[in-house]
Amino acid sequence: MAVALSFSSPLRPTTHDDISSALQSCTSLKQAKQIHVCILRNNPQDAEHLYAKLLLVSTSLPSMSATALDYALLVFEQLEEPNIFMWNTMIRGYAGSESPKRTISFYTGMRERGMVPNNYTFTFLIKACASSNSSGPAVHAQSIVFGIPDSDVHVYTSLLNMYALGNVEIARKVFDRMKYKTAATWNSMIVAYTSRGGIEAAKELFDEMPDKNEKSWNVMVCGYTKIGKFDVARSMFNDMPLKTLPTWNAMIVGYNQASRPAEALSIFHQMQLAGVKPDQITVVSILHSCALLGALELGEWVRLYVEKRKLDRNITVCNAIINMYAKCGSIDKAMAVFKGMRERSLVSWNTLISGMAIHGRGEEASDLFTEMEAKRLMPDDITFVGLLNACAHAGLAGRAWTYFRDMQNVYGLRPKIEHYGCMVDVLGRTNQLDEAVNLVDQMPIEPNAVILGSLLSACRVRNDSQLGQKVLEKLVLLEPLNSGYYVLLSNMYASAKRWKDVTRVRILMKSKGIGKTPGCSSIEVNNTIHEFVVGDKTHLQTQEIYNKLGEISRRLESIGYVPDTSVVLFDLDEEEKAENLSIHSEKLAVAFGLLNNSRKKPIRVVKNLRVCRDCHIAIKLISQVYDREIVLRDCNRFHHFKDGQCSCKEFW
DNA sequence: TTAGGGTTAG
Repeated sequence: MAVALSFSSPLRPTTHDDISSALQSCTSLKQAKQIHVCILRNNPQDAEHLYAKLLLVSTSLPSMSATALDYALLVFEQLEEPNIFMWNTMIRGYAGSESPKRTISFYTGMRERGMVPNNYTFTFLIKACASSNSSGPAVHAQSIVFGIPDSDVHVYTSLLNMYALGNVEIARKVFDRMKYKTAATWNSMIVAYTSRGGIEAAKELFDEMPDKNEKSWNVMVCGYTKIGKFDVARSMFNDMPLKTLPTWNAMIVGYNQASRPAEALSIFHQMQLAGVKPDQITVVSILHSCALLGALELGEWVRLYVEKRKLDRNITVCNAIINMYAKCGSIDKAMAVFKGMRERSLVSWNTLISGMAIHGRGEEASDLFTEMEAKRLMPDDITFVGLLNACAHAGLAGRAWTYFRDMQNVYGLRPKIEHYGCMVDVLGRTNQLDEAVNLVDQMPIEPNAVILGSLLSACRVRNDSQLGQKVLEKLVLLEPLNSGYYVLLSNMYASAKRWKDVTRVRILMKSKGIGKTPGCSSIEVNNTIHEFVVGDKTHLQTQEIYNKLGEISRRLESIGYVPDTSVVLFDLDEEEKAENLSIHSEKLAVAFGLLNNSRKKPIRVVKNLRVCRDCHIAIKLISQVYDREIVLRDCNRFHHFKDGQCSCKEFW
């Protein structure tokens, strides 16, 4: 790390010039404080200039914390007659802080002391109005009172940005009236259009723009990825005169947001070939891709890269690593990274708690929360989603009720629909259908598809197809194109051997043009993701995989395994059903893992849907017969299979 | 010695 006082200037600078250059290379609050002491002790000439610089430095430290800003305020308050530069520096600091609302009161204080604001003051003030969503028009009026002309491109571009957050039309009026425009002005207007869906208007402006720079291109690429038009985004990306780091990041982030992590990774690969060095944003995004894919090996590689490049001091990056490990099945490593962090944010805690939840480790999630309480950290609504989820996945209904009450009574948080969803979930999983129904009836919010979906699952646990049918009718109205609900009902009928009803649901689905989402499982071997759909025969090792499946069947049956054919949707004869089950995607992936994974490593499989009941039984037995650890992530949670047992204890 | 636009985690 660079040490401010260690270069050509003396260790403890005393003269104006030495102190000034020490400030120039100051990178931490600690150094700033040391320099402050030097100014106080030596009383150098032109101290006013040094104080101005000190304020500037301490309000511009990387990831400026509240303590840095408080410290700047302390310095500021000791100044007898701060000049406009100093006032502006403080205003800039507040505008970029966590609490931009304080900017306005600071400005009021400045006016009360008779200070006259200038164009700089207004750019900062307007930025604060934009991020706190308040006082915008009043500040605009003030700028006119103090004679800021609409030819001031900085102030008016800031105003354009501020108005664009509320109303693009007003922003456009500002844009049209501006006498002088720079590339920033044009780009701001283009962003305003892209972020409010008017991609055509954005494109028109982009084509009209006289001097496009690389940011203009980036803005357009980003606009297209945001609305999922990747073909256009991609062709613009290819045509760009200059690709900068944000360009690559925009594509990677875009693919991730559209849940297309494989393509995000492919762009990342191209980026490396082009010799562009990733930054924090890139690695956070790539870790997110790994989390989506369950790509642990690649995730580990990114982590090593992060450590080598010393990007791991950043809390966001560490949070992304925790999330990656949790979503890739290595919850213990997630915990280790969390423990190793010097500084944590609420997101760090929330990420780990949610991670514990999907691994069914309810006790540890609770312990983390107890630790948070001991540290007097304020949880937010997401903390409670994690905790309630943890209870649901561990079948801890009583504790869920406690959290549900505490979030309201102790922390003053009003439960959102997600929290009700978790509660219905935990009640359903613990076979308390009546309580679940009661809760839904008493909810102050209109139940959405998630709530009804949980209720439907609860009906399934109880095999209450009568209520299930009612719930499904409502669900179909809310989300007529979601195939999952039809499949749930169909499964319910299949369990009851009501094949006619099964057929009816299938015909209904067909008539509405809804296909069942095909089950798909993936497994990572030697940094390559192998994907299997139900009955897949496209893989190069297909023959071997099917031979292995045959062997698995024989070995499982020899210890008494009977396929649970009640989960098969269709009315097939028993033998066909067994055949149907044996080619479920998760079984194919596990067979592939047995063939290709080294014995030391657990077999890690990611499935897009919920694991089927028969596969769950079969994989438990495989873990025992083959003495292998198998980690399966389905769309809901993790299943760790070992010695014939699953970590989920049947709560899924 | 202060300014405006693009990309970041649950």
